[in-house]
This record gives sequence, C-alpha cells and structure tokens, in this order.
Amino acid sequence: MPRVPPQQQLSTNMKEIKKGAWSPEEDQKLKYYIMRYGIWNWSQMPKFAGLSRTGKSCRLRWMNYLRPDVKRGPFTMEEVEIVIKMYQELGNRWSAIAARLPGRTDNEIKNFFHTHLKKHFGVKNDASMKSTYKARSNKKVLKKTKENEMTNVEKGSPNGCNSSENSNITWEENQMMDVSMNCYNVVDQPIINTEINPVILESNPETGGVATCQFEYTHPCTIFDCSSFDSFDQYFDMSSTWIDDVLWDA
DNA sequence: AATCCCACCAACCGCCACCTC
DNA sequence: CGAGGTGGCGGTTGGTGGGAT
Repeated sequence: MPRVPPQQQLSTNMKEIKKGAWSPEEDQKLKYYIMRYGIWNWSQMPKFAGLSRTGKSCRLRWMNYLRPDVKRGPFTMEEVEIVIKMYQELGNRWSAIAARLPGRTDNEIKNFFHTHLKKHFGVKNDASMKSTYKARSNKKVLKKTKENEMTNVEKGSPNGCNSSENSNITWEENQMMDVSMNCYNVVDQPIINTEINPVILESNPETGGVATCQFEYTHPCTIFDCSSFDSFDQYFDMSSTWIDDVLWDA
C-alpha cells in the first residue's frame, strides 16, 4: 500500500490546511498548547490545538521561532567563526553545527550560510569572510537599533501584539506574548518551568489516565465531556478571551 | 516618485532514518 | 522481516523590504 503523505492524512481530518506565514493567533495557540500540554505527537497536535496546519509546519514553527531558548539577532563574530570552522569540519550538516551554537537553529544557520558565507567559500579566506560579515553586521545592528527605538514609541497594543492588518508576527511581539502568558495563566497555579522546558509527553493527553503520562495539567478533553470540548480550540477561545479581558482591563 | 533588483529569511517540500507493530 | 507512521534534515522557494537607478 502506498504511503500516505502527512498532508493528505490530515486533510481528511481538517477542512483546510493553511500554508504560509503564521498569524499571531496561530502562534499563541501553538505556544499556549505546548506550554500547557508539552510535545506529545506533532502530527496529532494541530488537531487538538485547533490549528489548520500540518504537524511538520507546527514543529518547524516551534523549533525555529517559538521555542523560548531560540536566540535572535545578528550572529556574533564568535558564532561566525564557529560556523565557518564547523562547516569546514562537517560540511552541510546544519543540525550538527547548530548543536554547537546554543540558541541557534539549523534553519537559521543554513540561511545565514547561504546569504553571508556561501559566496565566499572557495573564493576568499576566512579573514576576508569575517571582515565582510563584520561590516554588514554593524550596519544591521545600527538599523535594528533604530527600528526598536521606533517600535517602542509606535506600538501601543496592551497585549503586546501589533493589531495592525499585517498578519505576520515579530519576535518582539512573541516575547510580549511570553510575558502575557507568564502573568495570566488560565490555570490556578503557575506552570512550573514549562517556559524553559516544556514537558515532553509520552502519551496523548486526549486519551488521559495513562500511567506514563507526564503532563502536569489535565487536557481540556479530560476535564470536560469530550462531546462538549472535542478540541483545544474551544477551550483556547474561552481562555484567550479571558486573558484578553484581563489584559485590556489592566 | 516610480520602478527594478537583490538580499534576507520564514516556511515548504521531499527524502531518509528510526521506531513500532 | 517488512510495512507504515513519525520526526528530523537539507534544499529550495516565495514574500517582503530596502537600496539603487
């Protein structure tokens, strides 16, 4: 029997698989779900998190952008040196290189290499590569600083999200969401350490009651009757509305 | 001021390795 | 042992913004 691609598997369950840039709401849903229930199964997760995305897409978004320990901003000279050194050692094994650069993702390193370093490889030596990067990097930092100054003045949304028509979300907006979620957990107790180390689950919280299950908070479908809460979506809608109310009132 | 070009980067795609049954 | 499911990896694409003309 031919293998069924994950997209097709999901399309039977989901009305429509969304592609392209992630909206702030989608980010918040994914982040909130993982913070609350951990990572248990990427392919099933979008369904329970109320996301019309493939598991792969969710995983990528989490790994490359939403994960709390992801480091943003320009590469430091030390990081550039490591990338160059590791590339010479390992070649295009980006994940292996990323393992040597805490906070940097393989995707980010790959992009960085293709945009900054690739053209230099085999043409120029390391010193010239680094000097070229340094000049560009300084220019970029200056630009970013200027942007941030502008941003601090112009952005005024109480929940930190830019409520403009643009559906793309910035890193700064995501960080604001982190702050929001830390302050206003919908559960009675704070979620201990999950901001740094989300729980990796061994079972589906949907099934509940499994001995090896490590999640700290009960999945909405086990709190309530599954017929009334058959997805995380409904629960999230209730919770986020509550969060929004608190934040706007504050 | 308008248009074009290019750099950047988030996200997608296809493939493969590993695991489970 | 083989089939199927899942996650991870690397290559590539497409949208966007900024600089050049």
